[in-house]
Amino acid sequence: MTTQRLFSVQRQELLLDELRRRGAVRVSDLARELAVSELTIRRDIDSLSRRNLVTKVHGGATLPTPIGRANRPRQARDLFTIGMVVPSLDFYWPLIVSGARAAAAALGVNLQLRGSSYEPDEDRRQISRLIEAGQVQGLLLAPSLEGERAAEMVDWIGHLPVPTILVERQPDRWTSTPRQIECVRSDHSLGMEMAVHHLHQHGHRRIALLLSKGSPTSAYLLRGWRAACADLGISDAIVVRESVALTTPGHRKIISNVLAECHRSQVTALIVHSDPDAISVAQYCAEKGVGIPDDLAMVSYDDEVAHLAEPSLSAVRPAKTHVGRVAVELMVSRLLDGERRPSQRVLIAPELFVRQSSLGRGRVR
Amino acid sequence: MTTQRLFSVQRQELLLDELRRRGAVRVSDLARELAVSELTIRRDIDSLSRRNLVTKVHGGATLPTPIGRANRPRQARDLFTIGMVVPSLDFYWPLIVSGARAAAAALGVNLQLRGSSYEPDEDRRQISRLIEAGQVQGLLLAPSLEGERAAEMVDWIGHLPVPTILVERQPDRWTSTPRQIECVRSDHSLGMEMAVHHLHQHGHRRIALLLSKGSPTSAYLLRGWRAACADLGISDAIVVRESVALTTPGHRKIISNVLAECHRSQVTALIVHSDPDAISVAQYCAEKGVGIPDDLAMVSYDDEVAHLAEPSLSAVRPAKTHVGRVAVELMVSRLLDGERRPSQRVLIAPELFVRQSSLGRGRVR
DNA sequence: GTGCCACTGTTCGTTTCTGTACGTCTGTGA
DNA sequence: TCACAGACGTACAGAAACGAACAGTGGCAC
Repeated sequence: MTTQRLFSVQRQELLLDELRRRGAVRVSDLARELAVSELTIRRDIDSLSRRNLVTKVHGGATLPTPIGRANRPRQARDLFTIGMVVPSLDFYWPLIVSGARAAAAALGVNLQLRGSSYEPDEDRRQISRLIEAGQVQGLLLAPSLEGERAAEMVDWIGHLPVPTILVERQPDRWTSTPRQIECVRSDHSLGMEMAVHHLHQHGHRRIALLLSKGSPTSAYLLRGWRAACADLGISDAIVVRESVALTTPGHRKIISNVLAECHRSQVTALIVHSDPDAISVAQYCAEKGVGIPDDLAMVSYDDEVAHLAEPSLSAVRPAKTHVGRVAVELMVSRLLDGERRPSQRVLIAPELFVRQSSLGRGRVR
Repeated sequence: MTTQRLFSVQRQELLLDELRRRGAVRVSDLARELAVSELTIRRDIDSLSRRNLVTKVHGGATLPTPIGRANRPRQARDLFTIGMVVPSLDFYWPLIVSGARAAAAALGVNLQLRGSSYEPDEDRRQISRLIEAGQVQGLLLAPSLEGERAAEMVDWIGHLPVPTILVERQPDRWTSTPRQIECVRSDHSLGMEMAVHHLHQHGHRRIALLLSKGSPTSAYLLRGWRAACADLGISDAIVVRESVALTTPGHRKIISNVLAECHRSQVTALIVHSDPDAISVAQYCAEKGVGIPDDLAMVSYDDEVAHLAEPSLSAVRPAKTHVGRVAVELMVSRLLDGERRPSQRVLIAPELFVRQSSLGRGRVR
């Protein structure tokens, strides 16, 4: 082939060319073709592999491959570390975190937890810190995806250098990221449907909905509400979006208005998003002599403390620990399978716990 | 196949590739294909499994599963038998079945397969037989859920005495069964959105859709189509629901009409559901001198044989082996966890494979 | 010329890869 | 339950590849 003696740079160019064409080169072949000793070729390969341009293998070299790279350092244990960023550590999220912790322990991986806020900028800061530390192989995220900047945030997350899974969050639609973003979340729509159907089965035909303001969950609840109403032919119900927890200033006024409106519309059942709000309403009803469940049946959505109310409140309980667990399991699967695993979205059904507040006695079955 | 002797890294790369495509590999096959001894393949598998890149099973290897590592194979082995009823064993379903088989092997559970038809009655017969035999602890089902009797069927399935998971099927809404029915399915809506966005990115603004008649998938495709069109502001496209595979009588006439309509509406791209139909259209275009992709870009939906067409067709490929695999893994989790585990729904994203038929040259971007 | 340097080649003991042989283990069907 | 075929993995061995040590070659500055 080439009788002319070449410089090492030229040989290496040739080697890379050959490599790109065939996917692999063999020391012995190249030595013969270039009429140099095998050791020379080995030294070339050595130099290229030090620059990560090729992967050294016994007998020659191949294009850089993750397998080859993992091959070299004889890793004793590849223990994964997963980062997790949640917007709050004291409300809604503790159960999800504990589910994730348990799953991580069971699978033998580490979990690094960071609390953020409901601010996108703080989310980014925390996520960036985790990545820059270089310790995490995957991220479980629950960023704020409200408002204008949601798409931008999703896009940013989709281009992070490690696999990510959203927890209790989901991008609206198709995303332009290299792969569709994965997520694990409670099926709040379904949970709402369960509540509505439950009340319907107990004879309620006029049901009102009281959603807390500004919660990312509300949109899903509303969707489930509409689906259930369409399904059952209920359409004249009242929907209010106000927070009425005991800590909200003016909650009594709002509750009073809502109850008046319910009375006017002959509403017999009320679904309230989040336990504190529901308890607040129940307390107000007790004060005003509105009997629960006889005058007004109630179902709370969240079931953190609904069982503590008097009477105890029926509630839909998102399976939070399970969400955390499934998120970790999915991440471990993804890390084991590598990039080519198709992305998936998991919806987890809540459960309905029926207690006193919705067990109307004389109602239609 | 390959006469050239390969390096071990290359063999391993090939093995992983095959694994991702089929869900499982078998030692004897690989040894024959690569012309090396079986022991060599076993050693490769050994090395990969030590790095948790594959799971060793008797006879070959499968994709790794976290469950398989967490619970010792000893425990799960022979413990569970899962029944699986699919509507057909020779179209669409083989890859799902092979994914399920591989996962079952990796987890050490048995899989009993039954072929049914697209008839609800036949479905029931097969399912009943499996249950009456008393051998299965769980069921993976893909019943017909079309038409009037869908709700009845869902209800029946929801009351079976063993846990069930629907595969590539999903009940429309809330179900009145004791627990919400679980399912694992391809996110066909998302797949369609991927196709539309891909064409849109290549400058196409008038896109037509050709759906095969009577497929359960069509509804999802249509939904994804509408979502993408709304998202992108495309609204004037043509949707046709006809089968035009080469085996369909009168397919030439239908294609001719569709193409005429496309021409009249200045459509530049066409999405066709199912490969045979797409190939049929492509062939007709070639006959009539309609250039692909220059006169008409095409994307097929299914990617069983789309790469064989001339020119090769871009296609959206549902991750079928993965669906089968996830279904089995979910069922094993459910059986291990017991009744209290909340039910979940898994949507698996398809992948878009861009080939010649949608790579318009002079287009925007 | 001489010394220095970069590059290359030869030798040889060591390591790695692969194959054959053979006893053991596993899954399957009778 | 048993028997059998196929799969598994250990042991051994040969071939090839590896790389350290040392030696040779040619360009270059002085």
